[in-house]
Amino acid sequence: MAKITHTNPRRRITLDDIARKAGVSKATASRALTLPDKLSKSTLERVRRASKLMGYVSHGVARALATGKTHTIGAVIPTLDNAIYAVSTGSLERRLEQAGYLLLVACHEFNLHTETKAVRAFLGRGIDGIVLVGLAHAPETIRLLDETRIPYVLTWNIRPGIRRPVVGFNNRNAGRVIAEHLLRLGHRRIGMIAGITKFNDRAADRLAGVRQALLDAGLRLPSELVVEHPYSLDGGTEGLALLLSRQRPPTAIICGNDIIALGALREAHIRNINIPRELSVTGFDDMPIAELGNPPLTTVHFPMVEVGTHGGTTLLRALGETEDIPKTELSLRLVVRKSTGPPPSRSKLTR
Amino acid sequence: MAKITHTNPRRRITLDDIARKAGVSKATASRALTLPDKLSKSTLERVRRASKLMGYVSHGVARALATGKTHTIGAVIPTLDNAIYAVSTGSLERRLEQAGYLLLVACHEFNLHTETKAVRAFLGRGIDGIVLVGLAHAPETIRLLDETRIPYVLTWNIRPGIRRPVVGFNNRNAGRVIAEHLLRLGHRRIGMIAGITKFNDRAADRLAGVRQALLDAGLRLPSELVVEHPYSLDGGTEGLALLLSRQRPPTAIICGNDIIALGALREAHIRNINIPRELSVTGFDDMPIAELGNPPLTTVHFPMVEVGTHGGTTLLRALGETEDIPKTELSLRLVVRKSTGPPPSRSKLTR
DNA sequence: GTGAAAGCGCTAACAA
DNA sequence: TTGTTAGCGCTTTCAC
Repeated sequence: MAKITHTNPRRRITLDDIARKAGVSKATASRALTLPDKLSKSTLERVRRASKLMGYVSHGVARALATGKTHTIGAVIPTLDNAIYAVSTGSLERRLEQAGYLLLVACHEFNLHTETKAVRAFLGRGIDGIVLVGLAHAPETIRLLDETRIPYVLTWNIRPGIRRPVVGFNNRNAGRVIAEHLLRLGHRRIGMIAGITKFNDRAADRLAGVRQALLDAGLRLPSELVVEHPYSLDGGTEGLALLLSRQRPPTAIICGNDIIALGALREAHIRNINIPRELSVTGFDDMPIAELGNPPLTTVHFPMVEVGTHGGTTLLRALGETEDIPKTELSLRLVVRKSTGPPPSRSKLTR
Repeated sequence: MAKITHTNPRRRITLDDIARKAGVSKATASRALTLPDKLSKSTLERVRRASKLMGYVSHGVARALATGKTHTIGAVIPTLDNAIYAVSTGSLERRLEQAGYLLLVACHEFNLHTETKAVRAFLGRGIDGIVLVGLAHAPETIRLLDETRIPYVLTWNIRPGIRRPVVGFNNRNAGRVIAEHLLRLGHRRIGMIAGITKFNDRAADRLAGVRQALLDAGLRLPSELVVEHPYSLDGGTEGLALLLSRQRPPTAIICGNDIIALGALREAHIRNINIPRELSVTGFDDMPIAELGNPPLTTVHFPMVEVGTHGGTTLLRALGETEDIPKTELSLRLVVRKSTGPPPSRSKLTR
């Protein structure tokens, strides 16, 4: 009689299976995978062989339920459409995967309510830690963070006196540094194409820093010389057009980031405005793409903490994963780009 | 005697808790959250109230263990440093979160072995579906996909006859279209700055398409006119330098993507080469940043399936989440950028 | 319509 | 060093 071979219905291989195969208890099989040193060489070897033979993969969900740890970190970022967040999220991912953690990503698209929802979803999913962007969050978000006592880190901005785990740089100071640079070049009428500051404390702080620097110099940042635009080429284009349409246009324009600056440079080119002879333009960030600026923008170094892992190292430390964390990663540099500055000129800007 | 109020050690609120509070069984409480229609209005209301009152959040891990579904999708992409992958991952995330799914992201940095590792990690974590980039994968990866029968989708490339779930466009045809465009303009000596084709079937197919178009026209793509460089400005810069250093340089250069094209344009500008009079340059993709090209590139529409959700819709359908999937999302357009073409000229390129 | 009880696959005391 | 025994918090038959 011919034997009928059924393709067995691909049942999941469990610890019980390999335990049985290896002739040990389930507990021992479990230990073989998590605490190998606690086992005798021979049993360890037997379990390993069985597990390899049967193609066993540990059931992470079950393990998570038993241990309370998912080895998963959640990051809620504004958007992946902005290269700066994409790149920093990538660096975070690299750091985490090194340490055996997986990264959940959610984007709130500059909506604080969406951010709260994402945090809640993460929490429900039992993540071990959470990364947020910026200092300003919905009260509900903060409450969730505090009540659940989940390890977390706020990124991309710091302010003196902040009592929470933060990583990044002081956007306010950075804004100030740029403004002071322009003042030193002799500019007295300075404008700014800021990012949208609503729900974005980084953008707001950069603006605040610029404003403060001018005040400290006995000058003002008049409201007609401040516009807020999205971080896009068109944002820069439209921003420049607006500022140049003022009665008394500025002699220097501080842009909220490099993309805006590139858009502004493009528009200036179209309008036949010579940069930097007739107008100074500064960028922000260190996007490689900024090299396309014409003329190229000059740079100033500005210290930034842990941009290389985007908070990953801080988080891992909080999770007790200290041993394999190289300390050297803890400090890197952000570059603030600026156009070489000319003294301000009367100019044909008002045309 | 004064009562001493202990801050209770923040034990997790479980279903048992709200069941007790609502005076029902755990099973009923569970139903209230997942099958509300199966309950009487009054009990449903009671459970809901209790759960709100105690601030209950369902334990996703436990639910996942019980149901076998995590409501999590894993995406393994090459890198978040390339804007094109960042943006498509963002669109995937948006689509998934709409449907109540979370997105795990891993980057393999163009290493097929790393990709396999990531897939395995995802599988262990019990993800419900998986998104990969490209058609070419390690045999081990394919085996995992097939053996576990996990719903998956391959993105960013399609080829006729492929029997797997794919989403994207035909890179080979796209390459051909570009080459034919240049041939039509009269070019006979065409070069290419391709992306790194190792582990990247999209880059390889674009190159293959160009090669085929030339062959079909009775021409060749000589090996000295093909260079492979990373998708970066410098890649374009160096690529152009190399191609122009050939004995007989090309009259047109096809770039593997927009960033390379921008780098090439920048280098051409520095070398005082007039584009497109002396040299044609074409890009690929539709990066907004490509607007910075000087001269601006013209565009040709090329059909791409589901770029708007990057496979998310396909995956959700496989997962049975059909009801809320708008069919209109299923087809969008990719734009292939090309420089306006001049007839080829003798030129000063050989200088 | 609701409850009791049996798991999902794993880890972690506690014993031996 | 290894095994036994309880769970982790939820869903899901199967009775009632």
